[in-house]
Amino acid sequence: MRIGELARESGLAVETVRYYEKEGLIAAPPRSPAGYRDYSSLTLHYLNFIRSAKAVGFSLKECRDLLAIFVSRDAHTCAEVKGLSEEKLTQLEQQMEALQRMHQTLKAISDACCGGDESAVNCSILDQLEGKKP
Amino acid sequence: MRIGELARESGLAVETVRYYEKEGLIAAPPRSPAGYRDYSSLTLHYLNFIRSAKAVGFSLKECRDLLAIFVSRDAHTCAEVKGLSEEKLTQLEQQMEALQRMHQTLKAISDACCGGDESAVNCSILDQLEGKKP
DNA sequence: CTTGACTCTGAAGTTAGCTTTAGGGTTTAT
DNA sequence: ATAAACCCTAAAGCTAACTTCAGAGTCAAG
Repeated sequence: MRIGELARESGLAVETVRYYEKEGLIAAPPRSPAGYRDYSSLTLHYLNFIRSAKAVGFSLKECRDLLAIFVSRDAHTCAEVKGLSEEKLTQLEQQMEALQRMHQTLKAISDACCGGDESAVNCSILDQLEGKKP
Repeated sequence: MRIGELARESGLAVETVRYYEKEGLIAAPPRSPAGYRDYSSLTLHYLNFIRSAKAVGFSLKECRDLLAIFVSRDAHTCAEVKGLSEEKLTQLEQQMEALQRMHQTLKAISDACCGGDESAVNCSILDQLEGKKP
């Protein structure tokens, strides 16, 4: 199949598919006489794999590593794959915690503000951001 | 004070301070005869403000907007400031939810895997990422 | 046979928030 | 008086993941 169909099937943009090839995530496919890329359905599986991996937080580099495992599964172990998953889970947790901290801080600051239509000359949010103790 | 001292006091890098000036977050200060930037302590307050705002999730552009309010507080209202805070709180919540969804999905996939030292030929994580139903 | 949809390439552009580089003056302490 | 530490500029580089552009060839339908 040609790149347009592959893109439609995988839900990616045509340019993104070419980009993934350039970045080494998928192999360069054979070409038609006119020079068009000619993909097998295997590539569609790979793109779906990438999309899923990205959807749970893996970067493109990590997708490339995962994909390398995927294409030669017999040379790798479940422990290895699960290790990568758990590492990513930990990262996600850390990111959530960072966001949570920001949220808590900002919520406390925001809740303390009257939010009224009066001038912000005495706005406690601005004071807090400046670093003033209340 | 010169830029090095300002940087030390604010906890930012010297280059970052110059960058903030270029980006319009802080005004260009007067110069010494030798061409050195000569800051007042007011700038330090502004930089502290920026640091705090960044720490709770505001982008530099948003910091610039907040700072514009900060420097002419009497022309703005508490409602306006609180509105921006609550908008940011909502964004933070959405980001956390997105991370949570990724985490839940990946955790379910990861937990189902044995994680053993056997070959990944039948690894359920890889199957799930490929899109296979179990 | 022409029109519109599709494909190709390589390079440059995008966003955010800095950091680094290169090359050159100034201040301060000893 | 000299060396370390500091300051200046403009421009380029960095990361991530694409997107856009310019210019040109190919395919399918009517």
